[in-house]
Amino acid sequence: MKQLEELNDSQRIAAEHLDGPLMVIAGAGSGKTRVLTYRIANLIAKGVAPFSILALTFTNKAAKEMKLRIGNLVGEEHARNLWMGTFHSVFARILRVESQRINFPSNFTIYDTQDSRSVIKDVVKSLALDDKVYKPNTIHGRISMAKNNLIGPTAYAQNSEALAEDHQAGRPRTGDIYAAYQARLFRSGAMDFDDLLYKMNTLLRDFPDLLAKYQHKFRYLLVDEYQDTNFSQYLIIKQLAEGHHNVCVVGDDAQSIYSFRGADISNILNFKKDYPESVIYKLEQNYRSTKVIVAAANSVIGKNQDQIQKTVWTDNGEGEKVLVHRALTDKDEGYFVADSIFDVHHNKQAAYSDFAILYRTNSQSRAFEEQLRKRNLPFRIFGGLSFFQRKEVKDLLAYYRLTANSADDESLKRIVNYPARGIGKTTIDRVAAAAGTRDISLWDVLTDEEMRPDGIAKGAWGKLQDFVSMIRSFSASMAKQNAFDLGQHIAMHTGLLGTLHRDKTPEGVARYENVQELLAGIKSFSSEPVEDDPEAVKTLVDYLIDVALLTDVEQEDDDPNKVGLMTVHSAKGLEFPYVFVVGMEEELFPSSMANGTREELEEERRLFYVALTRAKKKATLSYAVSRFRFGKFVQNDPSRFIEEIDEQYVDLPVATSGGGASGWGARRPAGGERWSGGGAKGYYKGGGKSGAVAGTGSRAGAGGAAAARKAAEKAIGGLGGATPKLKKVARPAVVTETATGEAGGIAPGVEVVHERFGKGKVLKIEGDAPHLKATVFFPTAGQKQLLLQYAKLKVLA
DNA sequence: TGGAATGATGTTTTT
DNA sequence: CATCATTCCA
Repeated sequence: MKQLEELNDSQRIAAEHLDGPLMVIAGAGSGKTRVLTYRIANLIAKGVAPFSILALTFTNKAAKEMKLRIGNLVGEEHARNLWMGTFHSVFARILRVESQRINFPSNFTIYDTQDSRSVIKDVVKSLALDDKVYKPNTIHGRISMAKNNLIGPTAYAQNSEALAEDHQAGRPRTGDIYAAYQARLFRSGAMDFDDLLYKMNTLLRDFPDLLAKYQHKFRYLLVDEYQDTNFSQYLIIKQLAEGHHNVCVVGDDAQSIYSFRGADISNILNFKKDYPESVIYKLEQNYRSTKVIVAAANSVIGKNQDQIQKTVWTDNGEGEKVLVHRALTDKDEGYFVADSIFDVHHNKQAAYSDFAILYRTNSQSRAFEEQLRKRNLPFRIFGGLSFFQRKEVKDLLAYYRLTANSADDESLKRIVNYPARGIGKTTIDRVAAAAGTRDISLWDVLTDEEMRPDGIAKGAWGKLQDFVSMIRSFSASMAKQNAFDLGQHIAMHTGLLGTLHRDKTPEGVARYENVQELLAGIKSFSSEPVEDDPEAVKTLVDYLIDVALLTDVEQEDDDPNKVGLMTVHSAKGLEFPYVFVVGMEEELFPSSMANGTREELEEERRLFYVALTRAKKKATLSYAVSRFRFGKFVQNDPSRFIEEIDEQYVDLPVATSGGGASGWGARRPAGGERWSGGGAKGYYKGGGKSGAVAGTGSRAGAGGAAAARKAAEKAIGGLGGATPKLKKVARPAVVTETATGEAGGIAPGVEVVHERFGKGKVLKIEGDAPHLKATVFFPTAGQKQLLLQYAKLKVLA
């Protein structure tokens, strides 16, 4: 294939490798996607049938783009037949075909995290356990970890390590919950995300003919981001590759950032052991970033102990130093970033899409949204509360899911009384109880008069029957009607659309629009032709298969020229000329959840490495001295990662001193100890901060701090001056009362503006310092009682 | 039964 | 501060 000439030597050698196991260790920006793309194209050019190539990527979007590029190289008609997608989507597709083997319907429902938690919660309740002890979140994490390591409920009950851990944690019945949870999923014809991988393993383990079939089918395997595979994924690959050993994995240990979901670096480290005959190539030349960015990133990642030795270098220009900006508050940080983007956009003719704002946690996006909006800079938030997780969207999808799979209890419970049809909680509880004792689905109870639980009155039962026949009428046309026609019909016929339309509050209008957007999405889905059969109709079932594993990042946007806002995690694999890594503070990045052990800290460091290496031209880091978080102002030191960058590549902010009562100023508390001794975890010490109340229990801080605090309290009318709640936290938060002045002028007779209710007049103020309550009259919304603590009231001049 | 009001609780990252 | 769950009232 002559296009191989477009590659550099090491890229080309890797791409030309045909048979036998191959591992490519690819530094950031070294063109690993290119290698994958060209290698696949080359295989096809050499006569390998596209349908015998399986390529697993990290996101569906990556797969889509790669397919497109391969299509450009060897023709779209070939690329189309490739097996390409995420582990989850590819194996979900196979599971749909083979599901009878494990007694699942082919249209099984895929439960998302919310669904899973809800089931767990229910199970915990039915086992008469305390959900304060058995928190759905925690339990789900345990179950997920077990599944990722292919430990089923039975094995779990015999796993001494797991049992010991659960016992230690005071949750000895975790295994029982796991077993009951699986039983419930089975009963509902549902699989959770982890099941998609787990059950694929089950198929390959229990059905030799299937193993042989897929080993034979997939003659060439390619895995992108191999460093982020977990055991479950690893084993699928290993088994499929058994016969022919034509497996090519690509990855970068320095970018392994998913250990929280079971990713195991040892998969990449042990590749040579699994395939002794394997060839390993390293791609070390970076084509993406400036010399400064590459060097800065290298200096940071060098602090990690666990890594495969490699030297990433670049021929690109020197570039600007990494700029570090110190903002006073998160709001200022937002202002700074928006301002910088505005500036560069105008002065350097950069497109909006040339900018990305990367943060550690989704909740940080808000400050940037606001500031970007103010400057009229178009932006798009990736991830976060995904479109598909919105209540109204999930509601409509629940109707679709139930229509497709009537055993889906979660969906049934969700919508049986939405919109309201007079079916109350008591009624549903009784139905659920009856289903539980017989181990059948709720639907099975509803569709059998014999099953009618005692205590359900004729009236309620009648309403349930109406519901059943409505769903049945939908199901009847599911197989033949196209997705949009039926989808629209359901949205209207159930009354869901009407209910939302009647709600004229801003939120209600937004919800209505979201549902319309969902329908629009279904419409465009319906209008695409079915791959091999242009005559066939795209049904709602087809849509559901697609939509369950779609993420926000993958949703197309009508106008791609927008500033991107996303977490560092979701930025993996992407690149932007200008990157802002924000919230560079201790406790946030590195996260307070993850600096207990060296391993965890190293993962945070790799995450930072990923963030930095997204930048092509310029990287800017910013931190806020004080951040509004959790309803309070919290103060943290600049992230240690800033210091870890070799200083010759950084442009640090000028250290100003002074700065009001609090005396922030020093960029960092003078040298000193970051960690107090003591426990294994080590608690962070407040360092030299005055004006801050450090620690959970401390009442007033010492000396000057007390005075400063008093002054601050006075300035804000005593608001927020409450003694911090005594609450057990792993690491004491540092709380600062800043004088926002917002409460100052609020008094009876004053005109104020509320975010939601608009303009209003304060009638009276009552209550004590922390819980001041204002009675305000709003012409538009009537008289309201508002807690000044929470309500954002602005005084009208 | 439905809805509003009040209270508890929670925040890492994602398929 | 936001979301959720529970509670309380019509």
